[in-house]
Amino acid sequence: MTTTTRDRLLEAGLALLLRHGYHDLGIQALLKQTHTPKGSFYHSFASKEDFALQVIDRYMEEVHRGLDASLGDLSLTPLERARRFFELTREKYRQDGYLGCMLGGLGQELSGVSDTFAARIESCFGEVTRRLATCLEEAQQQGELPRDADPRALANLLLNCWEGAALRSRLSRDPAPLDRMLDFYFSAATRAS
Amino acid sequence: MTTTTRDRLLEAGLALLLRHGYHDLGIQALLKQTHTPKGSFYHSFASKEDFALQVIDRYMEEVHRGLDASLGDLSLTPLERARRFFELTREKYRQDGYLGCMLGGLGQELSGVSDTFAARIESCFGEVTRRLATCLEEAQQQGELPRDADPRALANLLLNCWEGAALRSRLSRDPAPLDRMLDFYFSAATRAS
DNA sequence: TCCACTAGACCGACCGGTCTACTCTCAAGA
DNA sequence: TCTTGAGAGTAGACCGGTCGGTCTAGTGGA
Repeated sequence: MTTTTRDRLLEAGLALLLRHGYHDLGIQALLKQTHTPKGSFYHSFASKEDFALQVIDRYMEEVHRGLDASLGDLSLTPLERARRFFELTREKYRQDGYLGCMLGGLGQELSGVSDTFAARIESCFGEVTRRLATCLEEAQQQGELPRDADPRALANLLLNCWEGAALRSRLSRDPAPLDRMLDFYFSAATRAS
Repeated sequence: MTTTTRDRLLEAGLALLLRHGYHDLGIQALLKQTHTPKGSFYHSFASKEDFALQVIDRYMEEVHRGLDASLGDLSLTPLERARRFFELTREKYRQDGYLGCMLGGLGQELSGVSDTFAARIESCFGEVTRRLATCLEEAQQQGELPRDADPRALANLLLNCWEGAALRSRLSRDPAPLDRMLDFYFSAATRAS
């Protein structure tokens, strides 16, 4: 099949980039693990960088599916929907062994050295905060958030703090920082802007 | 001199590891930049890993100096002291070009792949939160924080959220996330546990 | 005289990437 | 229906360069 090899590589790339990061992931290791010859890799991808960028795209598809599932759940209040998204994400982290967020990992590793990756990852964060912000706006309209709150700022805050908690969770392979952060944020945000 | 070469290498290591991370930093590049022959490097350091760990030690010396200067400033209230530490840190980030925190960077890059680095960096975070926690305890005793607050948990929260903001700041080379996070945290923490 | 330190040639391994040869699949044309 | 040829995809040997690390020789101060 046309897509099978490519898909297999991208799928393996998700797990390998999450654990190893970019520079510690060798093409050869990826190929060996997926029983793929080099020709197939460079038939599908222009370079290692191109590959990693496409893995990020695939990662973002997952993220948006998570956002669809949580923010779209109208049986919850807007604030509950936002929180649900991160609880879903935490569950995904659990399945991965609490290795945190791939965007955070690659962002830290590469943003000092590659404008391409820095811009791409920053724009991914932008996508997420934009969707969270509209959810928080709705929360504000329904009185879950104070009138003088700034939903966009709050959405950025939420995601950034989450990333910090995810790093700490990755360091200790422990979900506790994630939950603590959510508790703190949601009890704080409802009180004041 | 005995220490000069070693110091020069560690000093350069601080800047290079912050920007490039671990795997993208080549020994050769470090040596070329510092006009050091290889023999001198391996005379002072057992390996690249040993070098990086010693750079982390040096980084932590700076951090503790920052903590001394801010938490020890008795002209401020305890909560102001805690905030001051992060404002000092933000100033340091500015001088570096907003590349964020080296511990966060190396933690993300290496903790999936090296238990040594994961443990070391987690313990560095532990040192910082411990000192912050005693400061927050004092704040609590003086009534700056609610009676039912948990200073240790709040200290961890503070540092974790800061790391998230630092990542975002690194991605966009922009200090705004840092300030937003401090404003949010300190206005929230004083209100409730 | 001794030893910390400098100096850099050298090592095997591995890096990302290229190249050529080959194997299929499938559509076009007789 | 059979032949054939184009192109997608497979296969892996091979490339120059760089990696972290070793080794030996030399230097300079105590």
